[in-house]
Amino acid sequence: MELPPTLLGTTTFVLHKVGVANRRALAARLTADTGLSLWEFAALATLDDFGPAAQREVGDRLGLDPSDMVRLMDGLMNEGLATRERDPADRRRYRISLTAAGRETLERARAVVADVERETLAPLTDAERRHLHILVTKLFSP
Amino acid sequence: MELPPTLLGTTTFVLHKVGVANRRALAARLTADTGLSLWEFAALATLDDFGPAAQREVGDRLGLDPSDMVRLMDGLMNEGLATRERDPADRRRYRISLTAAGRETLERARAVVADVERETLAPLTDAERRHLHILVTKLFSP
DNA sequence: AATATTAGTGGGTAACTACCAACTATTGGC
DNA sequence: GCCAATAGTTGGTAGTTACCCACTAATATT
Repeated sequence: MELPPTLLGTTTFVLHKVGVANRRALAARLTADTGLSLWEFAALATLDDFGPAAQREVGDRLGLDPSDMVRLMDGLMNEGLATRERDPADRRRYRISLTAAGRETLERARAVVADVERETLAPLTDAERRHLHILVTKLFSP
Repeated sequence: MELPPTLLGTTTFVLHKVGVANRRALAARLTADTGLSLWEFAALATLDDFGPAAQREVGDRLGLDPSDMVRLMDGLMNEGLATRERDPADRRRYRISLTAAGRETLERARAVVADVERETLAPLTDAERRHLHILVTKLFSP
């Protein structure tokens, strides 16, 4: 029982299917092994890559609505992965920082991500994986 | 305002973003130019590629729930793109066939798809597009 | 003949994503 | 000092996707 050639021949179709399947696999393993959602992982990674930042800055970077950002950060706070202090220079803003636990959880999450990618990209050789990454990066315009 | 390197370095992340963006672009142009949804296009393509079939067969092929298939087919029927006749050999089944209008709409849709892919894959050379298609096809296990 | 299975239907839901409007507290521009 | 803009918050909605259950009509199994 095969899919129609018309769809298999459409790059967008196959690309989307693979993207969704891989993301789903990643999300499942991430929550199972670290308790993080994909967005939580993204937020932790943002804080680690760029250092402490205002809540809105993280949201803007990830393309997340401010209101959704609040709820996401609430989660990180009461799991003790990040702290929320008022920026003394501008008391409207927060200064969100990773805690030690946050950094440690992020490291475990990075390992899980690498692990899952090894699995989902298993049909490709190392050179092909690198090439795929370059190709999709060229297509990616945020 | 850039995305964190951790995410940009994750193939799954970029792949998913590109997949969703491309699919969204395709869906928008398809409905604008032909009135078809992506699933309707997929169903028409299935019928054209494999010939007349039972409703369930099309649904199985596309991985669509039978109940959703009914609603999708209802749409194709009352737009005159397909016909629904009982299979005389097994009167539980339908025999879904493309109408002339259905075939004609499908051809226009194929042109739109090719057109949109030219746009969304514009950052790649022809060789790169072919390679990308091969790579994602290797990753695609339905 | 009785029972199980299959094709198609109708109705409904749960999760997720992505929004939007309205509000408070604070700051910056004039 | 006054007004506009910004950071964060709360509450809510719309669309999509992917289901599930209960039902009928017809066929297959035994």
